[in-house]
Amino acid sequence: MAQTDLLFDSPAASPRDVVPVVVPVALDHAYSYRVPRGVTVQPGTIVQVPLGTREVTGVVWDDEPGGETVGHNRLKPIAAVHDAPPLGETIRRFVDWVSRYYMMPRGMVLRMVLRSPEALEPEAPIRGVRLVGAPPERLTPARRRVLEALVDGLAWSRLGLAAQAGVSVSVVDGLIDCGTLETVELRAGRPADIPEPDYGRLALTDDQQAAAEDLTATVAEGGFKVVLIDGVTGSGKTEVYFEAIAAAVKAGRQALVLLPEIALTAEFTDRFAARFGAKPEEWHSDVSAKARARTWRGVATGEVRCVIGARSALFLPFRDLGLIVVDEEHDGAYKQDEGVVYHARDMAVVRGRLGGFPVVLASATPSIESRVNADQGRYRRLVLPSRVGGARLPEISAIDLRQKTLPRGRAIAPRLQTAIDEAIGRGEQALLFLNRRGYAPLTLCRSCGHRFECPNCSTWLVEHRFRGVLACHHCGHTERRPDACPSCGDLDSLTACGPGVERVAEEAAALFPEARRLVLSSDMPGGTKRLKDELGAIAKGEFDLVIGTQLVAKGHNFPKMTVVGVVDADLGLAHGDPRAAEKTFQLLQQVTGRAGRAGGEARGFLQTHAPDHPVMKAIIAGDRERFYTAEIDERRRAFMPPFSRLAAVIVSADEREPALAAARDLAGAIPPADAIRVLGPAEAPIAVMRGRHRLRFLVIAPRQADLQGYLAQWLQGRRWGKGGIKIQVDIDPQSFL
DNA sequence: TAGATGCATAGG
DNA sequence: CTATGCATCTAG
Repeated sequence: MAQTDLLFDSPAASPRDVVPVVVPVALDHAYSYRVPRGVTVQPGTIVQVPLGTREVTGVVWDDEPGGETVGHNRLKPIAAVHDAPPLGETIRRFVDWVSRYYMMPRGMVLRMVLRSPEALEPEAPIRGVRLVGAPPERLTPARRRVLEALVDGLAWSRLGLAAQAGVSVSVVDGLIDCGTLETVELRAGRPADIPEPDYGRLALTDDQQAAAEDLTATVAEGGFKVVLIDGVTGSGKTEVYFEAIAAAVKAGRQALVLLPEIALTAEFTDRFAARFGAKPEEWHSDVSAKARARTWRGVATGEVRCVIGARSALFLPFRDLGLIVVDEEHDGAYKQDEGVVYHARDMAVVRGRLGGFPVVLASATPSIESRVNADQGRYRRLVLPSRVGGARLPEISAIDLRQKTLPRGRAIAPRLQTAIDEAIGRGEQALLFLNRRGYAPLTLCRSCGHRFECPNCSTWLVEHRFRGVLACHHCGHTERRPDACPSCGDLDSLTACGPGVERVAEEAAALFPEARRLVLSSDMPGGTKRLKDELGAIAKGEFDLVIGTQLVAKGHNFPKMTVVGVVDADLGLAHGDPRAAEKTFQLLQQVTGRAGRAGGEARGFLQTHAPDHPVMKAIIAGDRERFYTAEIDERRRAFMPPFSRLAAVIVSADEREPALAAARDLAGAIPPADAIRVLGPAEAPIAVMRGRHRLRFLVIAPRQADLQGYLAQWLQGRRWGKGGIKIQVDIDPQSFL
């Protein structure tokens, strides 16, 4: 017996008898499984393996040096091999890379790749019918029509046949029971549409043409490279990167386009179809499981050529990906901050590097970090400085609220009112933008000064007059708005302070009673369907005045819109967010960019208390370069070493965390730290404002939500918690530069 | 991560 | 005695 064992253990035995398999649970290391006789697997093969009491889908991984093994008597065999293409080398290295970078167990990252379990099952065939037997004894008119439809001798799907004959499916089923028809299995699903690179090629402007040629050359050449398309709103970036997609398709490779929001996919799909004569496959949480499974399979076999998707599409197992486009690359929605945290824009670049293909980042307002990467020569920057079709960028002016304060309770300045009136008078559209949902951000009692606060968070409750509630925009808590003050009991003493979009709508109704008005806010009922309809109605000119929040800033062309008024341009600047200036710049640029897309005189108004703020000055002067230069400079001063003082490094407490070693290295590398404490696996820098001093923290914590709490507690213990310390958190240090 | 296990508490 | 909740452990 011992002899046999020895023989079995000897290195002479085939190395493929035991393979490492990564399983989709929170484990970092691959587990070893025995390969049954007659079964062959290779790295990437998708298998079913027993794990504890259950069975899970795993992937055969690559042998790794020093990989732990286990006594062969404890080895379990692979239970089944899936009939799916193996995961390629690139995506396996990508999983490894993401898991190390974000300190997430490798199994958890793999789980994102395997998130369409249905994709591994063969798609259920469609039941079709064919004429085989004699006509039934009772030949009703309905049955006759069915038989007439079948004279071509072909097989039909049950539903298709019923529709063709104008009868219900039960008539068809009845004929099956009679033996007149026989069921046959039809191949399920339609084959994926193949985009044609030259289908609907558009005439490009000189700027677009130059950028497009640069891009197509880059794609045709292959190899990793990052290109930043930096084009003003309305400059036709999409048409330019369509040419990159065409080049990838021509080269026989696959292309992926990432969008920050699924609300934008419908419009994109239409434009794509007009350009390529075929729709791309969609990948996001609103796509049905069946459609997702089909896309997953098609992408793995290479049958699907183009995918448009949300950040999770980055983890699809493309067979031969040749291009990723990240549209609106500056958008914060590319950050995933629950579960496995990652930044899809950054990981797109990583996937391109691992796969050896180009990545295109596109934006009218590039993020600071992408712009710096371009300046430093790491990315190639293509600039589109002007709008297509001779349209001019809107003329922006400030309405200085310090000089002429508005009457109490008013939010729309007379100048803005006049501009809107004039636009409507000319048959054009106007937009009033306020990035604040609800009626009023604060409700207080005039008698006793009581303020309504959220019981869970330390934030004020926002009045939503339309719904009659007070809501916390942080945690979602809602309560009915009472008539009397809960503190002093006074009746009708509660006042709404500050404007929200509902209140601006109320004022607009008074100022422009004749105008056809539409209010758009993300908390309005009706969902994406209604939103899509309403955006379409605006584009068709069915409204004169749109009053909206963030929603109206993105995508969608409103050709008749010529006036945009920003009710409170300073709004985003007040927060302690290190990116406040950048985000405000991006938002104001996008919103004012809604105006004048189709030519004509267009104007934008910023109501502000800080017309001299660098952000306002850059927007008003239409000088993007000025903003980027100033902000990069400021960012360097604020966030690049040397810091005034590193107050602490907080790291993970659990000895078993794989993050520990990395955390220790980090802590050791950045002296002098006051304290070390270990919390968990995701890394984030924290800036703490203490008076005028910014103290810099490096924190390792499970997730962003935990950081504030941990740190606040820790600061209390250090007697620093008093005196209104502001804590700023950002989840992704790499994004800081 | 998910399921199994062990222990404490609540309820009939 | 069972039901339920919570913390802890473990998987090849």
